[in-house]
Amino acid sequence: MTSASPSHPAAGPLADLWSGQFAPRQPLALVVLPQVGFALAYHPPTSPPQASPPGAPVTLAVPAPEPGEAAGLLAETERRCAPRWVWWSAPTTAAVPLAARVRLGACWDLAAVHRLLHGGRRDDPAAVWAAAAGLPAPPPPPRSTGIARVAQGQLGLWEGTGAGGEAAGGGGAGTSGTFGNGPLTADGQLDAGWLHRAATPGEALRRATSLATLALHTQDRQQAALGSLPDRRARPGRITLAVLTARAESAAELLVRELERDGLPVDRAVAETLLGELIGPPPRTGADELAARRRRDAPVLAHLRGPVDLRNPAAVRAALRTVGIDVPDTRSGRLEPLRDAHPAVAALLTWRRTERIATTYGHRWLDTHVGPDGRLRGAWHASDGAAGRMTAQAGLHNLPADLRVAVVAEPGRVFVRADLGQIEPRVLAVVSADPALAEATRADDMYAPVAVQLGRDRPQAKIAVLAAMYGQTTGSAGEALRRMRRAYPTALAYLDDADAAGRAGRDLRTYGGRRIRLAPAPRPPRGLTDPAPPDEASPAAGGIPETARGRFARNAVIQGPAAELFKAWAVTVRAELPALDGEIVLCLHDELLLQVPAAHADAAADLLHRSLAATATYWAAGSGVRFVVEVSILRRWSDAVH
DNA sequence: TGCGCTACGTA
DNA sequence: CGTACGTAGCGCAG
Repeated sequence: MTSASPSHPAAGPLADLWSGQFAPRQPLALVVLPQVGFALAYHPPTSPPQASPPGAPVTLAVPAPEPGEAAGLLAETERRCAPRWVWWSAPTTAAVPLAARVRLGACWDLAAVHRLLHGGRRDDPAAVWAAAAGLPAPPPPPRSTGIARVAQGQLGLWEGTGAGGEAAGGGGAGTSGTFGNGPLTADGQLDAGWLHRAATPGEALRRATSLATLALHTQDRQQAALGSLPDRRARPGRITLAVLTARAESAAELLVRELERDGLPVDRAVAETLLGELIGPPPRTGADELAARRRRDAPVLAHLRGPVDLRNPAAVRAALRTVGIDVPDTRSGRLEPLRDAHPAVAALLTWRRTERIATTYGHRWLDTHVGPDGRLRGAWHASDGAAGRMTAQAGLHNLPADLRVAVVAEPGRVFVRADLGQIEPRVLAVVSADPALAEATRADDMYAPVAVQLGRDRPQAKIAVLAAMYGQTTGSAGEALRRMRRAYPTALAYLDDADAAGRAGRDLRTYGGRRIRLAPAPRPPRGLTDPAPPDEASPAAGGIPETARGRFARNAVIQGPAAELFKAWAVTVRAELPALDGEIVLCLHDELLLQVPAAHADAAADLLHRSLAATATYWAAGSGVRFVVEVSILRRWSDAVH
């Protein structure tokens, strides 16, 4: 970094912000209009700080038609002000800095925080604003596709409807105390198409300042709502966990955009060799494809009579019956014990393994998802499903162990892998505040003290803990579970409460404040012209039996907070990695994979330990619960001992 | 073409 | 033991 940055020709509107007393991590709302510029809004500084209620937000309109120029100005603002960037959604707003590899440190993602607060999937700006303002949910945006949907729904693009000749003018500081004639309609709802209807770039930029102001107000309201959620850790002056979770979830949105951009290092040559050994060379033609299929099928068919479609489970079951193997279904778990009963079984099990590679993780997968730069890329969700876990496509989260030899660190670099140990029972100890279970977490292997407490061996103790957390139905752990209940009554009561809520269809909140929808979604009133409402019913609320909903809820209050802790840890690591020239290349529920220069491997390992300690200090404050992480330095992912 | 089912990969 | 998710092929309905 050079200390004397060149003065940007377009920095005029930003001069006051850059030179003023902008407190680090103070909210700074941002709306980006690609090829036009960006708009900012922030609360004016008060002197002395917090002496009076904040005045009307200050807004800035910054023309920057060149993408590099916008990114440069944002980078400089990041450097000088270190704000907490507030935006409607990361995919649209952060695209410009991400493309320019400008790293923004802290953010508040209104869409992500909205999903945290309210559950469900919908997070378009109109819905986010309505919830923050206490208004009824607006009609869903039209289910159009592509650019139009993004432009209308996410405020991220302005395509221009005029002749386009006018230069984006009108920069400069100003104040805007009202949204009158702005983005809000008469009933107070956000009109998502308002920005899009601007006639000129200058007008679009002016409208963007109103949307930035609205974003700032929305952030205020979200933060207030989160701050009022119950927090056992609360102390005067301590930020509540829900607010901290909102920050971490926001940063996680940025993290996954970086994961999408940068991908996971894969050695294509290693992968191709491996696939060649397992399934043969890449098929060039349809005939090739067919021949390869026949070649894979032949060893199994040799043990069976007549033509059998191995890809049809019913046909496989029938064929097995003719050789004396009678099974209710043909899953591998069912067939495994019968491996030696007939050679066809072993052949079929081997075929299944290979077939999985051939169909899902074969040459086509490699071509589709691994780029010329040797990076495996897929789409990520920072917070998905019932519990708010990260999810990833393109096989990033379910890569068969056989293929991990192809995940190789790039020249001069190494992987540093970190795995949280027994995260779910440790999380249970925190969220339930069970003192006896917290005591058990002092051990590296917490099942050992639990076994002592239950008077059972370790394997039985482990099954008892898992049975309690996930609601075992086929009761083989009966006695151990009864002892669990006696030894850890607080933890069990917490789980039983969640179970009951699930059965009754009552919504829950995770320890970090995420709303878990269990109640059947109310059907919004449908206007004549409205399209059909999207399916907002929670997966747990449908026609699923009560017992299953109980298990679902039991699991969600553990898996959810575990995901929250994991992400809080991950974004802490992310924040410090630039100093080591490192990057996070994979997040896998309780595992982080970093790639760093070999010379910084030990420092990265240390960072992983320190970050977990720092995160647990606030996350598990007062619980006495200990978290453990195993860290190893690897050349390839498969070197990990598992 | 879309959807449920079966199956299997990961945590 | 259970939960979560993503992917693919098949069979069926439209």
